[in-house]
Amino acid sequence: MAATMKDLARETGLGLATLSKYFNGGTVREKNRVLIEAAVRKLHYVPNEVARSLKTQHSRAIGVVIPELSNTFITSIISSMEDVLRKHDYAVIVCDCRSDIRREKEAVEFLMHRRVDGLINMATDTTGAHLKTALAAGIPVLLIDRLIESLRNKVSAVIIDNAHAAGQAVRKLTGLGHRRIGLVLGSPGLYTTDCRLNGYLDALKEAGIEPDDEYIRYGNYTMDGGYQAVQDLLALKRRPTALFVTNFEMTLGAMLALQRGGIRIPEDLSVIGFDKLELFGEIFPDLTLIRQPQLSIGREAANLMLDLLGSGGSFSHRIVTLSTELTEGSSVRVLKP
Amino acid sequence: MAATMKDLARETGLGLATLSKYFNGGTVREKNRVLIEAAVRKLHYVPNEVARSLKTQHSRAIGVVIPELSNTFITSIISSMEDVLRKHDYAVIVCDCRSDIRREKEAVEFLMHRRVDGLINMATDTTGAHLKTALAAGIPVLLIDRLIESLRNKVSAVIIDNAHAAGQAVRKLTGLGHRRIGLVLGSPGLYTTDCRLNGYLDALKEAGIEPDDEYIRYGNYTMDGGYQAVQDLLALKRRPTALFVTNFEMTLGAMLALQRGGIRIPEDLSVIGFDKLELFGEIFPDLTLIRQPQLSIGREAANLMLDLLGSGGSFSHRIVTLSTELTEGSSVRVLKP
DNA sequence: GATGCAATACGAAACGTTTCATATAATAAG
DNA sequence: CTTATTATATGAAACGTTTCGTATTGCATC
Repeated sequence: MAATMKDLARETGLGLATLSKYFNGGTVREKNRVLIEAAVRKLHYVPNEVARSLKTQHSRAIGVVIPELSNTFITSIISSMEDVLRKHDYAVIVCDCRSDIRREKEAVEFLMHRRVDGLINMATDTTGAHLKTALAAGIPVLLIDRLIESLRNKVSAVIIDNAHAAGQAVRKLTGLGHRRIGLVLGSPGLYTTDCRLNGYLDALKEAGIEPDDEYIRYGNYTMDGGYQAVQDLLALKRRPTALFVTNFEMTLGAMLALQRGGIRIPEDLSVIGFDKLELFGEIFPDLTLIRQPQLSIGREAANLMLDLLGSGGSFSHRIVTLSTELTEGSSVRVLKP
Repeated sequence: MAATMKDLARETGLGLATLSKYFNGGTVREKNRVLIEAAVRKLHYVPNEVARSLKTQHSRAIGVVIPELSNTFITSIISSMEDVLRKHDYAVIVCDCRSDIRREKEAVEFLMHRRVDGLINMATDTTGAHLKTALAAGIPVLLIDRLIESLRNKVSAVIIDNAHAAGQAVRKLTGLGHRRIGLVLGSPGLYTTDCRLNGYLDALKEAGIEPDDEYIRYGNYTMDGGYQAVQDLLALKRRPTALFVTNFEMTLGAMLALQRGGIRIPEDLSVIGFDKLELFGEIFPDLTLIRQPQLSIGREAANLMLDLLGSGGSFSHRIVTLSTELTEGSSVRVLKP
C-alpha cells in the first residue's frame, strides 16, 4: 500500500542511495531535488521509521516508566519532557506501573524488547533491581525525582534538593517562633518522603526543638490523604501552630480540611504548601509555597537524555539537582509566645 | 553487542526458521527446546521488536494524541487504556498537543512516520483535518470523548452520552422544584461542552423553564475556572438555587468557592458535581454526582482498537456510547416554592 | 530392516532503509 | 579539447526478523 523508496527510485529513475541522501539532508542536484519532491507528492511517500531504526540500530524512542499517571506532578514532568523529546524526533513510550514493583520490571523488559534508546524512570522499586537489563544493554538510564543510592554511579538523575526544600519551609516557620509544626509527608519509604522528613528534622534540631511523632503524618501524596492527615492534626489536644504539606494534591486536601474546620489562615494556623498552587491565583492567592520547578525537571531530564544519547555511548553519569523556591504569601504569621 | 537469532543459531546448531518458530509459540523437538533455552540464557538474547515490525509490517504501537496531559479525566483514560494495550503487547506512544491544532497535526504525522498500527485521539481540531493522513493510510482511527461529526463513518469512537448526562442532572434538580439552575461548562466550541449545554437546555424546556444566560458559565474545565465561575454565580443579584458543574476539576474549584463563601450545601444551594469525586470519600462524602465511567472508556477504547486491529483491515466503524450514572448524595434538596 | 506418514527442521528470500566503496557527471584548468 | 578535480550518483550488502516451500527426521507399522 504505502510507497517505499524503491517506488520513488522507479518513479524518478534515481538510485536508492541518492534518495536516502536526499532524505537525510545531503545535497543532490537541483533537477533531482525537483524530481524527488514531485515523486514524493505523487506517491504520498512517507519514510518508514521502522526500517530506518533497524538499519541504524536506533529506535529514536525513549521509554518512560512511572508509578502513576494520575498525579499532576508526574504528568507535568512528562508533558514538558515529551515536548522536548518529540521536537528532537524521539517518541515517548509511557508505561504506568501503578506503583507495583512487578509491573515496573515488566515495563522495563517490554521497553527493552522494543529497543528504546534510553530509559527514564521514576522508580517504584527502591532497590533498582528492575533496571538491570537496561543497564546491561548499555543504554542510558535516567532517574527522575527519586534517587536509588546503590545505582549512583551507573545512572543519571534529575532530582530536587528535598531536604533543603523542607528545611527552607521549616526554618521559615521556626524563625517566626513556631515550635509545634505539623508535617504532612507522602508514603513512608519513598525517597522524597525520607529526604523531606530529614530536612524537617534537621531544621527542628537547628532550632532546638524536640520532634514529636504526633506532628508527623503520612498522606500518601493524595488529596484524600492530605485531608485526613490534617483532620488528624486538628484533632490533637495540642494542635500544631503551623503546617507544612509536601505535595500539591495533599495541599489541596489540607486546604479543604482547614476551610471546613473553620480554621483561619494564618490567624489560627500558619500554612506552607507545595507545588504549583500559584496557578490557582484566584483560589489561594496568598499561600506561602515551596515550588518545585516541574517544567524544568522535565526539560532538564529530556535534555540530559539527549546529551547522553548524543555522546555515542561514552556517557558519564550526572546527577542534576534542581533547587526549589519559597514563594512568600501571607499564610504564615509571627507567633507571639 | 546484543545477541541476535543468528547467534542463537550458531550456538545451538539450529536453523533460523526453527528459532523463529520457537519464539512464536510453535512446537520444536524437546531437546531443541532445551538447547534454545540454554542458549537464550547464555547469550542474553532479547528479541528485536524492530526487526520483527519491519518484517511483519506491524509496529505493535498505538499512537495516542491528546489535548492535555494534566487533566485527571484524560490521564485516567490513558492509564486504563495503556494497561490493556500493553497487556496485548502494544506500546503506547503519547503525544500531548496542548490543545494546539498545529501541534496536533504534527503529532499525527510523527506517528504515521513511526508506522503506528492505530491512532487514538481526543481531538482538538474539530474539523478532523489532522486525521487525513492516518485515514489515507488505512489504519484504524478511534476518537475518544469528542466526536467529529464529519468523520462519523470513517472512524470509530468511544464517547459518553453527554446530553443525557446533563439532562439527568438537570431533571433531577427541576424535579425537586429548582428553576434557577447554574451551569458550569468547559470551553465553548468543544464537543462535550456543546452537548452538555444542549442537555441542560432540553431539560429546562421540558420543565417549562426559560433559560437565562446569566446562569450559564464557562470554566474552561479547570479548577480555577470552576472557582471563578461559581464566584460569579454567587455574585448575581438573583442567585441560582442549584448548581451543576460539568467536570472534576471545576467541581473541585466550585466546592472551594462555596466553602469559602460560607454557602451551606444543600441548605443554601443544591449542588451536583461531576466525575470521580466519590474517591474522596472523606472530603465530599455526600455530594450528588454525575459519574463518567472513565476506566471503562479507556478499556473500551483499548478493546475496540484491538478488535479493529485484529480484523485484518476489514473493519467497520463503531461508535460506542457509554452511559453516565447519577450517584445520589445529600447535596441536593427539595425546593419549597 | 524397509516403508510410509507425521512431525519437525531448514535455506533463502523478503521487509525498507542506510552505507559503504566505486562510478559517473559536472566543472575548472591547461 | 584533454585532463585533473570535485561533486554527486550508484549497486550491493547489510540490519534481525518471518515465511515460504521443501528437506529431513522420528516413529509406528509391516
